[in-house]
Amino acid sequence: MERLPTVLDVGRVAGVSRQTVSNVLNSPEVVRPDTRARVEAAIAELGYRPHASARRLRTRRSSTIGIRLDPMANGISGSVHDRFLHSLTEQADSFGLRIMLFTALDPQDEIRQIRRMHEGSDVDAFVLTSTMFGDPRTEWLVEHGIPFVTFGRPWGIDDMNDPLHRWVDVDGHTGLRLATAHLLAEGERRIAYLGWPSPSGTGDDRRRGWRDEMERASGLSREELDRLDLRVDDGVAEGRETVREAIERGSRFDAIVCASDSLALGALLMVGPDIPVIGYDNTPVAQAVGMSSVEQPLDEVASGVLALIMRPEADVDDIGHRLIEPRLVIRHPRLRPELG
Amino acid sequence: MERLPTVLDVGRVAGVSRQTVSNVLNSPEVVRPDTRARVEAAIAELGYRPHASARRLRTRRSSTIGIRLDPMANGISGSVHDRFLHSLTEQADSFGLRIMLFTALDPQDEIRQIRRMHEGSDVDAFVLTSTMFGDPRTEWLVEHGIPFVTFGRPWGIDDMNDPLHRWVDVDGHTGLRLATAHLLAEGERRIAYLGWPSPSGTGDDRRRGWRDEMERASGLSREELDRLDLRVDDGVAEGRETVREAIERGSRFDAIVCASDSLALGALLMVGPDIPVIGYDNTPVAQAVGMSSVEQPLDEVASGVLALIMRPEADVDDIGHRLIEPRLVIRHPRLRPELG
DNA sequence: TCCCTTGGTTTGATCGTTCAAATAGTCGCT
DNA sequence: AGCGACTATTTGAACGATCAAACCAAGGGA
Repeated sequence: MERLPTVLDVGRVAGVSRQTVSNVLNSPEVVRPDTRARVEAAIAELGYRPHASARRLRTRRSSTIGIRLDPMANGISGSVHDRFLHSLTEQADSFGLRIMLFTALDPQDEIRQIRRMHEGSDVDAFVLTSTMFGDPRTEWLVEHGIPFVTFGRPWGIDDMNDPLHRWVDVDGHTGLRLATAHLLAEGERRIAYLGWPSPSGTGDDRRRGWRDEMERASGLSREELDRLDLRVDDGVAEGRETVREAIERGSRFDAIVCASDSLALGALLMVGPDIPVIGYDNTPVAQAVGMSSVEQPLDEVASGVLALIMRPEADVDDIGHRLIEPRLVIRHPRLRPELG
Repeated sequence: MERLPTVLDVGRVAGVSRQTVSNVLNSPEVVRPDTRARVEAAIAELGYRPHASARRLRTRRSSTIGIRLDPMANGISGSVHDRFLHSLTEQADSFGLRIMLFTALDPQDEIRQIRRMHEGSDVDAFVLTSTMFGDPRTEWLVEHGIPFVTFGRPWGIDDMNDPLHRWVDVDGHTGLRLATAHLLAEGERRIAYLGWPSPSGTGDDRRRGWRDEMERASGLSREELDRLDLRVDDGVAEGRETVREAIERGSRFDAIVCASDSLALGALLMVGPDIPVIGYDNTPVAQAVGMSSVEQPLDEVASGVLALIMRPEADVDDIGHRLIEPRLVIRHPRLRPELG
């Protein structure tokens, strides 16, 4: 393998110094147009590419962002993370950024990994997912002055507007409000909510979306709504069993909105295609079985994350977060076997 | 942010030169044990981490491998790629490697991206997935002497043993043989195969697994087997319709083995839980609906890929590929709604 | 004419590491 | 004692880029 050309080689061909070549690349406006053209021609001729590591060594920044691969890739909802990652990677390029992966066993381990990568100057910003109450990772990052953006808002009391914590999130409250309103408009009245036990930042937010819309427009009493409020940990089997128990307890409902596609699939397997079920995340599973779902616009989330990462620290005028509106995808399931 | 410690700082504390510190890190065996201990103490005391970019600049290698994120068009089966990526990332660490992502629109674009990353010395080896007949990517990589390993064997005639093309793959033939044999052992006889149209390297390999086992042990005639050999492009709806048409044509079968979980889910939605259906990939969907499936041991694939990447070029003794045995996961689906 | 500005370009130094060659220090052998 | 062989460690140089400061013309104003 022959030696790759350097700024020096390009300069030699264009008849300028190495620094001028560097300027053409990094601040073209300071170079006279005709010189610039000559240099660009030389770059094209030699097929020159700046050496990323050399640049990083000098500038002390890597233009690389780290993101942890979600460990629970095996669950249905893993696909949200994957699709987000895809959007992020796709768009990172246009911001001049690269994505580097890592894995971690738990939040403490994640902090250790982040520290390692940061100190090796491999990565200069991080994207965190799955934020939780009093997240130790964000505290640590703020404390150490390492830039980061989270997908998922901080769930502490005052944290939402903390300028040191930049975040992008999808408005789950609106998502469930939309789903519920759609069903009400279709004439359903007793709409159940199948979600996760409290406290759960994301989950409670989604529940409130359902509850607010129901209180506004369903005409059901608070007691009735309480009975339609089903709670269980995430999972297909869990969703199925919880709905079964509710039915056996004598609950009746016209439709179900859910905190996740896993729960929704469980519900759908239980009640069949005649009772509308709306999931959350619009995963491949929802597509596959033709189930309605609330879709998170992950492209928008990704571009929001990247924009916040690139934003200079000093820019205090702009708010440090983006709350993105989800969108309802309506489908008509045909789950019941149609044989014979 | 204060300046991070360098080899020089460590050397100062330990009372040795920078090179000795470097030696402790890279070839500890050349350093006298007591000196080594002193240096290691100093490293720990200062919390020193080598600066990755500086090292890369000097050594002219990045210890980073690039992998393209699959376009998410493939729906359900996308999770295979994701789980593979996860295993790869997890294990890369222990090989001292890092994973960098990129996306591309098509093989030509992928080559362009690879070229860019390689010339920037960002990445020094690539992992390719979804190999195809006469893959332009592998040809290009071989031609340019860029190290790579594919997940998926090369499908050309003589390519399987080409020492320049290192690969890891899962033995789909065995996978379908296992699935078919299991069903035969359970007493099923008329076992259909639902797969993709020929030519398809992976698909044809899997079909032969089914066919070989059926010819060996089912006692059915070739003509009967031909009628049980269903072919359609991947997809849930496609699988469902193909099975429906077969039934309407008068075909009868006791069980179905499939080339993918998407097809299998379609089949399952058509025939219901009383006819066994076995998918391929053991995706989250299969888990969710309780469908049997052939599982690819992605951890083994990942470690095989990494081992081959690390292997020095000269090592011609060892074969340049690994063929890994899949494993059958049996489940009992409960797809039919049990309401009422 | 002389000095000061301004825009464009070049030169010297540096980022943190490792390679290659040079330098001490030890030992054994004649 | 003197020499070569060997081991452990140090020194000089380089990897390829950018920062900061210096340089050089060309103009403009006094």
